Amino acid sequence: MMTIREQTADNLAAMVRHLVRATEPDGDQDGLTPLQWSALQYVGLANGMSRTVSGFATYNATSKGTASQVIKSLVDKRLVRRVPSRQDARSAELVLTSSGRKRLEAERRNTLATAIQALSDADRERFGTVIATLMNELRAPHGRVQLGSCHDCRHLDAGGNAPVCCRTGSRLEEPDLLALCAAHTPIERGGN
Amino acid sequence: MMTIREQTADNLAAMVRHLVRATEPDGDQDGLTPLQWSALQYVGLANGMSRTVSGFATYNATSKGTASQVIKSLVDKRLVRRVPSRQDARSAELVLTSSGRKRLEAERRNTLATAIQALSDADRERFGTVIATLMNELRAPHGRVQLGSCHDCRHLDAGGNAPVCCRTGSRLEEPDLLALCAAHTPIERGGN
DNA sequence: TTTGTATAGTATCGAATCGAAACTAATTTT
DNA sequence: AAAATTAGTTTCGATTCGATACTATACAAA
Repeated sequence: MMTIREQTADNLAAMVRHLVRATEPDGDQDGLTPLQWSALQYVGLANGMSRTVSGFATYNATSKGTASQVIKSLVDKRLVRRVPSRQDARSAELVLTSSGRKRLEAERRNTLATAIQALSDADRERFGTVIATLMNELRAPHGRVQLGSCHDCRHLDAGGNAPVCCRTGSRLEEPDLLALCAAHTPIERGGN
Repeated sequence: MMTIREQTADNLAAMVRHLVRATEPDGDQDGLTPLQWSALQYVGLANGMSRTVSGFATYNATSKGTASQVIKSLVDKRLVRRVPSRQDARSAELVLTSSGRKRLEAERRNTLATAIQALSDADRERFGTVIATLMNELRAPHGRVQLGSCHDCRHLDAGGNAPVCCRTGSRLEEPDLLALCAAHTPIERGGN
């Protein structure tokens, strides 16, 4: 009898989907809905220039209206604060309040992130590579902005004594280097 | 200056989430809602004994009520048919109609599955391994049934001249060997 | 058999989600 | 300066979705 070694692409896609859905916090446990959780996590992960209403809308593939509503609800709950942007008076940078950060840490068990963290370093690195490839593939057909962090972004200018994003001209502090950026454009594969 | 090579676990989780959300068919394009698409795909992927209302509820991490509604809507649209189970009068096996299959094939562009298919064989295999590991990790804490296909299931009895699932006693035809099973229990890691 | 419990699925209702569209205000382009 | 973009908000209504309660079948035990 023949032995099947590999999952089909369709099965894998379904399993990924299942993983994501099954690890979303249930209903409004603890008072937050899934969408609110997603937004809170995003604010905790994205870098300064991406931590905006539009940034979340892109990340979560929802309309700006929906994004606006959710952020508002988080602000009302004092989990997130708005810091008016100095460069653009229309925009505000979203930051976690200490209470928001606590909430996020408290919920960190049993999430997909925890499972990924538990992978071996080698596995996690390979996983990261594949995810990056998938993001690249899906970029063109959907015309979406890529999500990624600065380390493989063509906007990163590490020439000076401090790393700089040549798109915004802003200096990149340590935490921002690791954070997710909604304007990410990977090196060597073109785009924009 | 230090160079960052790896994404953090949190970033990876967020990217996976983004991949899934961004590849869901938009709104009710073509008349199907995201939930309906998900259900249609599931019916197209799952094996005989898993192709049920409950199976979909498990897969999609929704309530049985919601699952029941969605399936009903697909039946009303003649995309899915119910075949009463012979072993269990309460249950019905769901099957794609030819129109359902067509709809599914037509939408297959730009999905996550397509992107995964485009990976190199090596990448896809590695990806599969990691996904399987993640599913295992998330199994215990959530107490959920594992999703997987027969090739690494402890219920598979390949001893005779035809492979058999020793849980249901049913013979496994070719397509079912590859399909997703909602009763999957992986070899060598225990469980159930 | 009967009784009890678990499971497959359906129906209903109300709250929450979510997107579309129309809008304001600031920014950039021509 | 006018026109076109972009960030974000608001309102409204359709849809989703889960909780709960329900029916019917299956299975287990006495």
